[in-house]
Amino acid sequence: MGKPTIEEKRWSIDLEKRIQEEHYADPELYAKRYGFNPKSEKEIFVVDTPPPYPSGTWHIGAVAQYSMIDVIARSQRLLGKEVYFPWGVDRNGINIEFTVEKNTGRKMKTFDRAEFLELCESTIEEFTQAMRETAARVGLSCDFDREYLTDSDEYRAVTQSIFVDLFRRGDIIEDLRPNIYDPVEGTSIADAEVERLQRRTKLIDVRWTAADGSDVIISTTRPELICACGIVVVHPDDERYTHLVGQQIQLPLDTSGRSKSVEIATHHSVKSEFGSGVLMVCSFGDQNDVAVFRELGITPFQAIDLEGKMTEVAGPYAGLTVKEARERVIADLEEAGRIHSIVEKEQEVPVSERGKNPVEIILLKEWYVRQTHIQGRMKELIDEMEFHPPRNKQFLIDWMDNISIDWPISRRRWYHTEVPIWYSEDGTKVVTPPSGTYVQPWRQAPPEGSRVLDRETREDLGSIEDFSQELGNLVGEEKVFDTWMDSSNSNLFVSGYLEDSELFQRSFPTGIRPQGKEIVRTWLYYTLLKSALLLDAPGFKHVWIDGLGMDPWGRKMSKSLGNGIDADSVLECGAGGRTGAWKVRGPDKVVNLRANKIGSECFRLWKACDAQVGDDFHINPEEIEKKYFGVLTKIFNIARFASQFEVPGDLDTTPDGLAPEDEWILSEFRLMMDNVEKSWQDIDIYSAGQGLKNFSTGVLASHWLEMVKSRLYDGDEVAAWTLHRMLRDIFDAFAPICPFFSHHLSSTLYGRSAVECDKFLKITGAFDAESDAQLRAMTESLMEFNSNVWRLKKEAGTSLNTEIEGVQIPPELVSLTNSLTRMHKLI
RNA sequence: GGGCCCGUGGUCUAGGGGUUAUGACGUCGCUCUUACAAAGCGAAGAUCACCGGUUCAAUUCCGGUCGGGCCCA
Repeated sequence: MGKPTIEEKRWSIDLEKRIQEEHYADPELYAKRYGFNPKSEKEIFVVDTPPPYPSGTWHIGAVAQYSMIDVIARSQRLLGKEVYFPWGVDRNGINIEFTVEKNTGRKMKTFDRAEFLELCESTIEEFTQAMRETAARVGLSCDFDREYLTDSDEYRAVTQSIFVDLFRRGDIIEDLRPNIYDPVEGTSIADAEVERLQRRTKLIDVRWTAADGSDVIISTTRPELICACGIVVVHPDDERYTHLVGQQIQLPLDTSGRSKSVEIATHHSVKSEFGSGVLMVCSFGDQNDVAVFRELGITPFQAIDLEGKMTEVAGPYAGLTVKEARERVIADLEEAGRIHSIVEKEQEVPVSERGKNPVEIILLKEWYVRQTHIQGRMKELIDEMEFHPPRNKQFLIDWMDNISIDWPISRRRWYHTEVPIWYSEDGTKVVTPPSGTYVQPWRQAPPEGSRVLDRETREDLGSIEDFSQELGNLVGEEKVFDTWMDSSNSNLFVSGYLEDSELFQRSFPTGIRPQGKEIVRTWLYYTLLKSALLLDAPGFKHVWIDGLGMDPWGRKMSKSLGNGIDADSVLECGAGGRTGAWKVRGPDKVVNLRANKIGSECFRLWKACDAQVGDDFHINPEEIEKKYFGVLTKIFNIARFASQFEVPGDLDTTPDGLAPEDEWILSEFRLMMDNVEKSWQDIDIYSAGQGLKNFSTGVLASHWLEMVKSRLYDGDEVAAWTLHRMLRDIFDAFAPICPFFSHHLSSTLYGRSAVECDKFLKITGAFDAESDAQLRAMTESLMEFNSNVWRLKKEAGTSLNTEIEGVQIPPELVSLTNSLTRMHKLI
């Protein structure tokens, strides 16, 4: 016994930061601990880290989720796997374009394209740097040396190569189809990028006239689309209109270059209760119109152009914007006496997720990934993957069940990966670059080694060199890819696809895909689609789908609600003596939250122990501190107490002469560690955390430690061995959750860092399940006995040090008589 | 408007046709006992969201309602 070798009185945020800085300061040591070695003999486990999109602030819920991904990576290292925990940043996309537009006050298309790309790149680099700092502050053990950026040449080359590959196989096609289009931003978007906003709209009842002279009222919110009307439909069971079916009906407006009337037919999709129950089907008012046109084989009219203006077919309204045309049409109908009524109505308008602009459906030549044909096979492949929690698999299934059209992947934007293709002058042939080469067709000629393909049949006709004469002036594709086209390659990219086939063999399907449930329909789905199309394989072994971080009352955090909590403010709370204060708008009033110290270790411990994976979690800094900082203190104090007793030279070999209470606690310890090991194997962070926390702060501290204190003070080496052996292993097993805390205590006490542990150690000796179970049978009774004695002394008003008489040790605890007698001073 | 998931003390959680409904944290009361008041002991706190149905028996199974979330129209 001597002075505690742990000098600090308590765990503090300043200590945490000091250890953290040391941790990241030595690149060689860092690489040794956390770097990925593809040549390793160990089983490879690749984490398909969600590459965050740098936008200036990193949502605290995402940071919390990220820290749990780190727990997964660290726990797999602890289990002896060669873990690749990559650090990737998603930097393509319309968001950064908007940021640059906002900063410069100019729309993208007023810039020179190359100049605009440079502005985007430098802006996103600033945001990226802030993100790297937060990543380190929350303790991520990513292989930062291998950082990948989705806008780098290497990454984009992979995206382009996969495109060429899928195009050659016929899984990517070019087609003229109705597309969802944002006329303000000038680009088509996918289904997944559309959201709905409530707006007040005019629902207009227009009087049409059928061939037999009868008037028909048709309700519409889009009268300007009358010029694109292909058919008028009623419900087949609607007897009010049976006599109309089959007749022609006159369009109530002037049009140009089309017939002036359309047929009246029946369709089951009509809601008879809506308006008059007669529906005009236009190309294209909504998705239902698209479906009706396709089903009935009607040729669509192109009524709206790429600028969002009415086309020729609109006759007198050609050239007007949609909005102007709508007003003029209403006025003209009014004048012609064709308006029956107008009512203001709340309606949900489809808008683009990024720009919040009302979207139109228009015919466009775009690139598509075919997906409807492969849903059945994907379902089979999905069954080979393990979902955590299993019920969240349903999000994926639901989305897949609703897929009815192919995935449009081309966009008319700039800061994205370019569609790597050139067209021959006559438009019959295309040129694609060689695999692994990043190209920008809008400003480059095809590189050496490019291939010439037939545009229709995709037959490989020869090399670009062979065709130098016959292609005429090549036209480079100007369009780019949807960013999900990039990010859905993340697991392939980090597993060595196209780069290192030996590594890819060993590491695919990717070990785990951890992500939030809100991007199941996009990131997860599109990734699995790629794996199915390219490799006919499941993309992952495990899929871990977590909930979202909500405010303290369970509502979504948002700028408009004013209920956001900044991640850095929580991680820095307590550093340099500064406390944290948050003004958060609650359901009925603004609430002031306060905390003195949180930091990354407490934050991680909270996320690990406070909620099971999969459900939304509430983030309240006050609670994080109150509920979990004490746990760190408690464990710290146990370690400090232990540090005054000499550490036996050999912690691995179980000594002879264990006392009965040592045998007992070790049986509980082995059970806990077995459960923790199993939890780590099952990617069950919550159970691992709970097991370690409850054992360390509960039965170990309150019962066993009190029982052996006198032996420890007497210099009993067996008791010291038991204590140190358990603590050392606890730090190892706890390091995934609190790496810096565990690192500090284990290196101070045992001269080795828990973060380097790559083996889940078992205590050897003459133990078996049966004898352990017998020992554990005492636990309940023992805890009850101790509580009773403590209560008796308290009721008698005596200190715990005072002797007490007349206490009977129950028969099942007789083996512990010695230690219990000394512990409680029984006489 | 439709689909899916969820709903157990203030918070998180175990369980699952018959239990005095598990545990943890928080709360309250009392105690500075040499690792730890960042502790110990004790107490309070749940009609298992609501309403019906099946059953001898429902928190558990079924249907509906309400609330939260995600998705879709």
